[in-house]
Amino acid sequence: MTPEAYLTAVGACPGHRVLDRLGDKWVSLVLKELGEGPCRSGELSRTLAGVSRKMLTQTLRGLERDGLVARTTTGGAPSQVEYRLTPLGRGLREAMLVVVGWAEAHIGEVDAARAAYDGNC
Amino acid sequence: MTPEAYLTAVGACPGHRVLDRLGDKWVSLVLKELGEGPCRSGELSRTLAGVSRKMLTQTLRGLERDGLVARTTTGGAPSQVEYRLTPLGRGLREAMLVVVGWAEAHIGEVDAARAAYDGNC
DNA sequence: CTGTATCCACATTGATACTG
DNA sequence: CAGTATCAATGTGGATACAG
Repeated sequence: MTPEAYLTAVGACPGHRVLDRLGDKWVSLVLKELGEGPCRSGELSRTLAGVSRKMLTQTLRGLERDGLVARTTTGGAPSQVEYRLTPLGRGLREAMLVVVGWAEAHIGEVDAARAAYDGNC
Repeated sequence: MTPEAYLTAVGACPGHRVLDRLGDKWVSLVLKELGEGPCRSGELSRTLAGVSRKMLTQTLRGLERDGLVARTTTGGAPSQVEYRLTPLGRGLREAMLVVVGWAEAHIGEVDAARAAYDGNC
């Protein structure tokens, strides 16, 4: 298929676009953290153990661009920046929590199925 | 961070694991298609315009392994294979539809925010 | 403290050709 | 028809060093 056709078929579907973003490595974790209250950049770095500064900034920029997260800088040196969810972001978080809830309730069945599948090799 | 620490913090979280899978390029589309009824492999190829045979098989294998999709072969030549959602898969599909619903309702706001952000460059 | 730029290793994906 | 194997291109994420 041509790249254009692919973009039309998949890239334009709202559901797919949003699921794709939620699947990004750090998006769900940022949403979870910010859901519990505004947070400074440094705090996020520490809480989301393992995220590099680059990816954290990149993730936050993407969410900010999509209107899901708001950024407030308390100018000065050393600079201070705070992130928090917008109403839109809180809405996405709620939807995400439905999936997370399903996951926590059924991950055992998934793992069992996986073990069974791998066993009957 | 060490790879192990990363795996512990992120890879083990049920919510993250499931969101990660839903973010896979073709998973959501397969779930959507199979949600409307069992389907042959060839039908899926045609409906999910743009998927390569390799990725389709790979996606279906993954879902099958997780107990979300069941595979039935009506042996013979030419061989026939049918895929359908398991009860577990239907449950995940329901959870996914919540996110998809949010996406369809709010994608306009996201696009507006994005346009505004890009405008104020 | 926060954010950016560069480089690099790795995973993901798709084209192609081939086997039951 | 269904699935597999291989190779090449691309994208993604992270380490590091640097700038405001």
